[in-house]
Amino acid sequence: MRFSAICEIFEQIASTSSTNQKVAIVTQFLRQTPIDEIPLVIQILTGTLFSQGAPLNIGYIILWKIARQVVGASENQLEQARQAHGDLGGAMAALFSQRKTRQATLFMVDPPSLNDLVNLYQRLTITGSRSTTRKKQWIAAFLDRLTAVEVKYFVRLLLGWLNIGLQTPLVLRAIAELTNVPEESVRRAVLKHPEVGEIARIAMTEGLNGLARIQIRPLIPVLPMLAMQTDTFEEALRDFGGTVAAEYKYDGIRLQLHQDGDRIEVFSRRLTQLTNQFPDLIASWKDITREKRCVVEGEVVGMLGGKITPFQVFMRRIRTYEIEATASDVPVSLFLFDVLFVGDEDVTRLTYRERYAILERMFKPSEHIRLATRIVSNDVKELQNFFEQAITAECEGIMLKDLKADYMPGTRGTRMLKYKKTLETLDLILVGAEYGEGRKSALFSRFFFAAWDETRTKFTTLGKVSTGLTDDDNQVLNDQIRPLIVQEEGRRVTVAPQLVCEVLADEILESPRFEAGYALRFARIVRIREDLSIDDADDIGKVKNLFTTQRSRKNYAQGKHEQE
DNA sequence: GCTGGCTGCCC
DNA sequence: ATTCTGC
DNA sequence: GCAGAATGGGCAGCCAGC
Repeated sequence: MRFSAICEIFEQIASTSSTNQKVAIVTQFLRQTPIDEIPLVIQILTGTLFSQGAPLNIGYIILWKIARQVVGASENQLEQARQAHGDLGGAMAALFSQRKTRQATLFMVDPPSLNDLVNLYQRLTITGSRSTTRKKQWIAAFLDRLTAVEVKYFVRLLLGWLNIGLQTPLVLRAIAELTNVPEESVRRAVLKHPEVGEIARIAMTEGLNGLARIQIRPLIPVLPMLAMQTDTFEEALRDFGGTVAAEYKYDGIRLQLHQDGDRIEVFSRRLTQLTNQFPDLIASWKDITREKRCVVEGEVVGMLGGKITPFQVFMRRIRTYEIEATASDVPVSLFLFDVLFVGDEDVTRLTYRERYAILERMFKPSEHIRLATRIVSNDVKELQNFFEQAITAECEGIMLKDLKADYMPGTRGTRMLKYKKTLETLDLILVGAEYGEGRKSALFSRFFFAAWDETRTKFTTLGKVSTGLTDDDNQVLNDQIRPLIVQEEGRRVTVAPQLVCEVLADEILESPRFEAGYALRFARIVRIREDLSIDDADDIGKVKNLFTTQRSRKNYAQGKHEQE
């Protein structure tokens, strides 16, 4: 199949905002796709062709350099095109089609096929000295064979970002429609075996029976169930029927541990195999398990002197070299909270109450692997206390779980909720901005903020914030920024310090990058403070103070922050 | 051989 | 990770 | 309520370039 055939479909999908219509287009296209090409076509439709398997190590910046060279554009020209056309792929396509010489030769070149893409991908996974240089050349050469539309989607595929309003969930819907199988069955199959193309092939050749055959199996990673946020305990109690299980929400990484006899593997939330990183956990599980085959799930954190370490300290454990040395520097504990498979049985359709009862019996807790701290409660006050206890124990907050819920992998559903700590808000000075991507490409959508230094005579930067504003407020802020621009460099502008925004964060981090020496974790803009002048903005003293006391209970606001 | 830029992956 | 928006 | 888009800090590891 020609790449251009898929590009046409991409264009059609991008041109409608109706999800039903997008699904219909995909369904129709899959219907006329030869069965043996289905897995590959699906990988391309979901935009994951280059982002599954070996990493390319080619990102936005390298692609930008290739783009400049291939289309022969200056930094400014390319940035102008990017702002006008949304993204790098769109910009390149636009600049490409302006070049008449190329168009004249187009018909003489053999049109690239899907297999050409696969072959290129294989070559692009090389590593080693001069590899980036060679990859750049191959990409440039391939771009030269493409039409403008193909350029757009090829570049987007390289970046793993199609931006056409279509991702895996809608493709699954299309597979269900095409094969006349309930969407739920397709979805459950994918979660247990996350290769959409393979699932599609099975659905098409074997239908529902084929899909039903796909079960959770130890050593094959499963997409974990995700939680939504809540501001109130009442919501959880109401939604979950008056009683909830509450567990500490540890600040580490989500881990699923698979055991099949002597073989043990662990995987991250996005299914990266992390077995080599945690020899200590593997050894511990061998000692304490009472099962032959199982899949259990929990959160690993760093532990020093009986205390949970900050996330940054723990992250040193995720490495390839010097694992033994780091393992003794930063010991870890795994706090288990769920079980998906045990003995010979997929237990995801059991209730959480039932699964937990199984989990409790599966192993003998050790120092390194034990159950997450947990209560079952029907009382807001009790949950509040439990939350505060969690914060004191260096956790991010608590999880609230429906005891009656089954385990629905991969979905961010209503089966569990998270209730997290946030800090007091900061009033910060806007000192810079950056143009965005996609639908925000012609707008400032990332904002640099600073606080006063201790003397309140200079400001010091604390990082970039981009989320939180509604489109309307974003427009307002853009209008206020324009007349204040003092300098422009590529996509970035420096802004005369005059505007103040209220910014919320979950945590203050010590930062090697920012002038202030601190940065904000999960920062978001709460509102524009038109009522404040920069003299009213906070200083670094407050940030420092929040940093040193952030684990104590005085400095966090609960749920929605209160308006003044 | 070292440093800084870049990527990918955790949150 | 968080947040907003449109279906 | 779901799905999609647009965006954050920081760590390790690798490669380019000096």
